[in-house]
Amino acid sequence: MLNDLSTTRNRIMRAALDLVAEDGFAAATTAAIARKTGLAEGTLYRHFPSKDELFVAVYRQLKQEVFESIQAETRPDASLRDRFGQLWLGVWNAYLSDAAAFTYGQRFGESPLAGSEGVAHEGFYRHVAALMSDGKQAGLIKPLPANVLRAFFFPPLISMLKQALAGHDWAASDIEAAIDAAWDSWTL
Amino acid sequence: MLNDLSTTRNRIMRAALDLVAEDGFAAATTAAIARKTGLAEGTLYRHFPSKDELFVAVYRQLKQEVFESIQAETRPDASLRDRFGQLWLGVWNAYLSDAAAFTYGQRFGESPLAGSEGVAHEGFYRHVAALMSDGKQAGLIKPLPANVLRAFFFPPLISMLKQALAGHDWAASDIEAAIDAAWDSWTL
DNA sequence: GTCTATACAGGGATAGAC
DNA sequence: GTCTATCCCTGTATAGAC
Repeated sequence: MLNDLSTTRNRIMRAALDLVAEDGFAAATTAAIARKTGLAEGTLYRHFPSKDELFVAVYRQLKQEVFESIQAETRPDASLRDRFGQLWLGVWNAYLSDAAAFTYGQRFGESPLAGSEGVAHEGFYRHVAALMSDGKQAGLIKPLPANVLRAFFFPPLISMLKQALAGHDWAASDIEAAIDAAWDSWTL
Repeated sequence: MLNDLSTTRNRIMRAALDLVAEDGFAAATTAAIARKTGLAEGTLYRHFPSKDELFVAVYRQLKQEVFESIQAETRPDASLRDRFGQLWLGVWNAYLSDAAAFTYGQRFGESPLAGSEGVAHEGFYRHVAALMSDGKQAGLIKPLPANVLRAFFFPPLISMLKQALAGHDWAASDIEAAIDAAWDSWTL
C-alpha cells in the first residue's frame, strides 16, 4: 500500500503514514516528515495545503488501494460461502501485507480527523451488501440488519489482524476456524 | 464511570477524560484541563507528575470501574448461555451509560500510551476464560484458542456500541440477535 | 493546596532567494 | 520545486509567593 514512491508527493504521504504507525500522530510532526523524506519543511507545503489535509489524503489513498486489492482477489460467480471466505481473506491479506498501513488506518479512525471521513470505501460496502442480500434471498443468511451482520465480519477480523501484526503467528487452521465462526454468526 | 467528583484529583481525571472524548488527545492540553476544572495549570502538577501519567491513571480507573460494574450484573450459577448473555449485556450497559468513558478507552487504546498498558482488566479475562473452559468441557463450545473466540465476543460488541453512541437507536431485538450471533459463532 | 508568572522547547506555517 | 530563515503561537513544566 502506498508503495509508489516515484513522486515527491507520494514519498511525503508514505513518510507520514510510517511515522503515524510508529509513534502516533503526535510524533508525525512536519519536522519529522521533512527529515524522513529528506526535504525541507517548507517544501511539504508545496504539495499539501496543511498537515491535516496530508493525513486525510493518506487515508483516502489507503482505502482506495485496499479496495482495489480486495477486488482483485474476489470472484463474483463463486458460491456464497466461497465469496464470503474470499472477501474475508481479501481484507486479511491486504492489511497483512502492510502493517504500517493497517496501524495508520486504525489510528486515523480513532482520531478527530476521521469525523468527516467515511470509514470504509463505498464500493466495499456495496460488495458486502450484495453478499448479504444474495444470502438472505437464498434463505441462508439471517434476516438481520446489515450493521449487525457487519459487526460479526470486520471487527473480529480486525482484532485478529491486530494480534498478527503484534507478532502472533496464527495457524492456518485458526484462520479457517475464524472464517467458519463468522459464517456461523451470519447463517441460520 | 469516574463520577466521584469529591476530590480535586478526581475532578482533574474526569476533565481529562471528557476532553479526550470530545476532541481527542491533541485537544486535552494542560490549559484546557485547567480551564475545565477551574484550577490553575500549575495545580495539576501537584496531583499528577506529568500529563501522560494522568492519562494512564484515568485509563486504569476506567478499566477497574467497568470490571466492577460487570461483576455486579453477573450470576456465576446461571446456565452457560445465560452467563454468556449476562457478560455481553454487562459490558454493553457499562459503556452505554457513559459514552465519554467509552470513547476515551477507544482513543487511549490506539494511542502510543497504550503500549505498556494492558487492554483489559485481568479479572475480566479470567471471567471470560472460565466461561470458555466450562463450555468446552460441556461439549457446547468449539475447541478453538481463546483469542479466536474472544475476537467474536468483544469486537462485534464494541462495534455496535460505537454505533449506539454515535446516535444509532438499536432495537431490543437487534441486541438479542447480536448475542445470539455471538453465541452461534462460539458453539458447535 | 492553590495561585501567578515565566522559562523553555517545539509546533505549524509563510516569505523570499535560488 | 526546493531550500533557508524566520515568525508566531501553543504546549509542558517549574519557581516561588500566598
